[in-house]
Amino acid sequence: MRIRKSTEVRKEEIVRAALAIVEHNGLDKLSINEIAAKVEMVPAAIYRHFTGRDEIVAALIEYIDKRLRYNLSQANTVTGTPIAKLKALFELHVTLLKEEAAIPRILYFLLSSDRNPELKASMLSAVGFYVQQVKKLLLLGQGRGEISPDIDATAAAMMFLGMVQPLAILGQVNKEMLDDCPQKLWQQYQRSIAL
Amino acid sequence: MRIRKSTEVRKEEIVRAALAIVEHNGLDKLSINEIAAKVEMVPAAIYRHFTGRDEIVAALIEYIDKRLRYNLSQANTVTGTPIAKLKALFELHVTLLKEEAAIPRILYFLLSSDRNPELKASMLSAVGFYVQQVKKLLLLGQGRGEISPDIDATAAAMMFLGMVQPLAILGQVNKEMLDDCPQKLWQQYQRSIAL
DNA sequence: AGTATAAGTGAAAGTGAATTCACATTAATC
DNA sequence: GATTAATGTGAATTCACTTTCACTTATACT
Repeated sequence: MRIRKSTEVRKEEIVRAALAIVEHNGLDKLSINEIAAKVEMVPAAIYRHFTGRDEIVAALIEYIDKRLRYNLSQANTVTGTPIAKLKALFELHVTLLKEEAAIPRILYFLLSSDRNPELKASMLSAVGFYVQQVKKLLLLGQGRGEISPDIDATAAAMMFLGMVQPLAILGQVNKEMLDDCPQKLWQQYQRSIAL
Repeated sequence: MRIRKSTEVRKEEIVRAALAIVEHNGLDKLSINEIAAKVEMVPAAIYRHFTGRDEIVAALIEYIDKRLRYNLSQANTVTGTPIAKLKALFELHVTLLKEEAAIPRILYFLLSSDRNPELKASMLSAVGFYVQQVKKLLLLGQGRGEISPDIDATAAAMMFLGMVQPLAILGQVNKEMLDDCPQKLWQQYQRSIAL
């Protein structure tokens, strides 16, 4: 037994370790053993801070939710039209995916599985909230006559989400794709909602 | 031991059973035991037809690839502009996702995991091929002056893929979303590539 | 009909991972 | 400085799988 840290510190360490492991191996290979190794504890010690594996995954979801909400709030502080805010949000999102590659993996895994319906539901709810906020921005833009009234805000909000997903997928093959594509995608998205 | 069937028949049965299980429980809960139960065999009997679990997953990937390529060929037989072909492909894709809900689950799971890099690679390659073909159609449309030369064909092809993914995700919550949204999404996509 | 081969079975071994628990030790509190 | 609550440890347990193997038996072929 070397060092001893408070549960708050350990919880953060464990979450960070889990994110790193998921980034490299995927959520299905996220094991208590690996986490323990990474934070230099014995597996049993993890249970002093979390009741079990699922609670760790729940913490990961909460982390994602926090980051998404933070981006939303940042984008909203941007001065300018709703379109400018959307663009800022898009850029923040791309940055987030780049620096936290574990996020899409967690998202995809949870949505492709029914092992734990509660975890899946809370992940879906986080995504749902994000899409709703995007939709609000779009409606605002339509109200101000900056976005075509012909488009359906719900569909456009989903498309906003869809725009970044292929990046996460195919970005696994070409890393440089993550530098080049985003601007082009945004240009095209803007065309699709323009007057 | 009741009935006895040829390996060709069993292989199909096993793949179908696996698809059904994945649709309900996700790929991570796809076990030899469950498959065996569904095809009314003892788990060990599965190994007469597949060398192991991974070979079954490989068969699932091949099945997905087959369906995607079939859709591509169908869309190409449509008479009319490249845009008409793309629209046909989009509709075929939506139909496919509706009747084979296991597909996005398999896709997402494999792309979010590194458990078996070979399986992941072959899934990525199937998706990559699909996107390439979409890109070809887009370039064709640009060549004929039916699609804006300003857009980037690669980005537009990725966006085509992205357009349907949120459907697969959020369609899990609202089933009726799968009826309503597709047309709206297509309208918007068409705007984004229009002259 | 007789035989070879493919398909099915039951039991058992092997694996990897989550979790529990009795015990040890550190850090904070009085 | 003694007490206690929180944190860390090693060993053992449990569990759900996958996979192997020696064996049966149905089916196709001659």
